Amino acid sequence: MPPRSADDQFANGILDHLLGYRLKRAYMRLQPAAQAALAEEGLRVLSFSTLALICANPGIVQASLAAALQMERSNLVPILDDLNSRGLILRQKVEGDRRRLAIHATPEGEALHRRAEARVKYSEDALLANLSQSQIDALFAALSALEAKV
Amino acid sequence: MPPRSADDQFANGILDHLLGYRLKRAYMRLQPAAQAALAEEGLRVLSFSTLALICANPGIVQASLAAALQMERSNLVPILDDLNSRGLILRQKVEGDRRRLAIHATPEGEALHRRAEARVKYSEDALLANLSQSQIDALFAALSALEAKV
DNA sequence: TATTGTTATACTCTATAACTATA
DNA sequence: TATAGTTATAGAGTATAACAATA
Repeated sequence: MPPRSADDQFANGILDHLLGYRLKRAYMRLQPAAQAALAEEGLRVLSFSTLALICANPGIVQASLAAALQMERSNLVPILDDLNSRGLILRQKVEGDRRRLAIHATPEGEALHRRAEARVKYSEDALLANLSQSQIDALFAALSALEAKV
Repeated sequence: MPPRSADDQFANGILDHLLGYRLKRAYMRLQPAAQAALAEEGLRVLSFSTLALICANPGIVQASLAAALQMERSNLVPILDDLNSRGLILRQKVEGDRRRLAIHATPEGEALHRRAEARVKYSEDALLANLSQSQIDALFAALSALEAKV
């Protein structure tokens, strides 16, 4: 048996039957396209998600935003600093609790969000072309069931 | 309207309809469980995947293994160094092309792989308890379609 | 020239601890 | 004392360039 070369086929073994591995690989298929689409608007995937959540929840406070994004408060700071310095969001002290900062998107932030959203959706749709609508529905339903509280 | 507190509910907006975001979140639900299960065998998720592919493809060469794992050759080196130093794999020069190293799992590596696989599968099954078998089948089928060559 | 394994390096994302100001 | 935002830092994972050995 000759040694394998880099373009040989290989067996995935058990990995094909592990959902975690399959989810990661599927994500790795979609992610570069989203990244490229968002780069055209000067956003990273993470700053896009952040902006999207701010637009969907005007006045959200940083701690809640971090929880919604499932990330640490501390890691959110530089992302908001960037969005803020680009005039896409505003941080304002909450009256009655001056520890907290309520975040709002500016009109420019809202507009950028709409453009970025359209680009990501377009790039995803291209990759979903292989799937039937019922397959897509089943996929989202299964992901919802997975994410549902255990 | 009072400011939101950290345990308030929030709207995901468009993100709920973006597959990339949903895949990542589902993955983030499974990953910590797999990580904890593998830690009991002294493996990381990435070293487990590497060992699994070596077991499924005895004699695979490093460049092919990196391609199978969808990672850079250079990033594979420290992972193999670790598996090798623990006596789980062997690297042997390929006769006829002395640039290449064929990787084999040792009996200890095979045994560890089997134990680790059982642990990961068990941890995944707990999280899949919410889903019916047909939902699971549909999920894997949709992921295969997503991964299929475009 | 091109490829394999390797080293070095940098960048992103993530995780933790500790600080400040407020409560 | 507890919480919100912040800073600093360290750890993974990932990506690129360049090198020595070999083809």
